[in-house]
Amino acid sequence: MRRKSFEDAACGIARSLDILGEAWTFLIIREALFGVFAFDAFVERLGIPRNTLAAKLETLTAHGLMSKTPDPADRRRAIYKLEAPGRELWVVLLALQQWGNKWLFEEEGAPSFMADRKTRKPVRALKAYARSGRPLTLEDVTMIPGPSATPALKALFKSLP
Amino acid sequence: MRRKSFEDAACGIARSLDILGEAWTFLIIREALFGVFAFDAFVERLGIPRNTLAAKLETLTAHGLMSKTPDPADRRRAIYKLEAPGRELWVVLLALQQWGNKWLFEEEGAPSFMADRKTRKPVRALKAYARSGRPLTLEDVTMIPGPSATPALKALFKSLP
DNA sequence: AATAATAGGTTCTATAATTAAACCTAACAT
DNA sequence: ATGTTAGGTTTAATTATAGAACCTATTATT
Repeated sequence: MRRKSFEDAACGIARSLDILGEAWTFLIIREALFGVFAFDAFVERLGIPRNTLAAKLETLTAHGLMSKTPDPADRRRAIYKLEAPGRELWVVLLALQQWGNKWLFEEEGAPSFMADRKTRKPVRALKAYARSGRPLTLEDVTMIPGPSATPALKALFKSLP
Repeated sequence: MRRKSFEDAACGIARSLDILGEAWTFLIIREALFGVFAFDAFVERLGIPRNTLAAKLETLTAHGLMSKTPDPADRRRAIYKLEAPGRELWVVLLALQQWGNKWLFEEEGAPSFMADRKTRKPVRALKAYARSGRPLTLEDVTMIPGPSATPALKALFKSLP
């Protein structure tokens, strides 16, 4: 059966995952962030099945994360490019990479890092800050309702510890 | 067919996604971060099928992101709790939420935010910094090989723009 | 001009995962 | 003793994924 849809979810996380909810999508964006733009390049670098790639690229363009334009120099080619929403996902990928590098490579050490292009030193571990500038840990954080919160959602948040 | 596995991938992002690669897993962790620990509570709050939940909880515990212990006060109950690797995913969820809240709620506004428990103001937008403290944009960042990078991977990074 | 090669897909079949609903069992409550 | 609850498992239908072969429009080669 089709996976349950989260596109109407009252939650930024859930809605994000409705678009990004499986592995390939993140990996496609990872490649695109670092310069891949051609269909076959995605296939070769990721080993993704062509039909799967076609489907993912279509939902990414449909949601505005990427654009698809024909290459003026070679009309066989399509140029897949990240748009602003897609590019801004780099922070999510950075967070994921830092987490994975920390927890998923025991003795071997991580194989790759995002790094400052100038100094070639790894990017600092992401940290969350309050508006005041105070660093926040998980324990300092709670969920609050936003403008479009339903009464049910507000009630839910009140029940949080 | 089973989705291609990324568990041996030479990439922190890919390995992360091998565990976290579909929507339910992130949502389960979201709930757990904010206090949910009982099987039926996950089912009710997420609307996730019971067998799917059982499967996801098993992989999460198998990978050490969560622990499962019987409730001493009621031995029917299992207590699912996040362990350190699972808890640290809150930064990833924060990044995802901030992205989704920004791009996926047009006029309506986002329904929920992570916020400072004290002031109830939203957490600051995550930002990446170089070791020096300089703020980094996507253009400032590149991929570099780590300790376990293969020669092929190093060659790949050299070809980056 | 004719032929081959390339880019970007689509189509086909198999296998596996997701779903919903019903069912099961041990432990607890009445 | 009987019923209820918690945490699952089982079953069946539907859908997505993988892998391979195929298609079409363009570009390159002879």
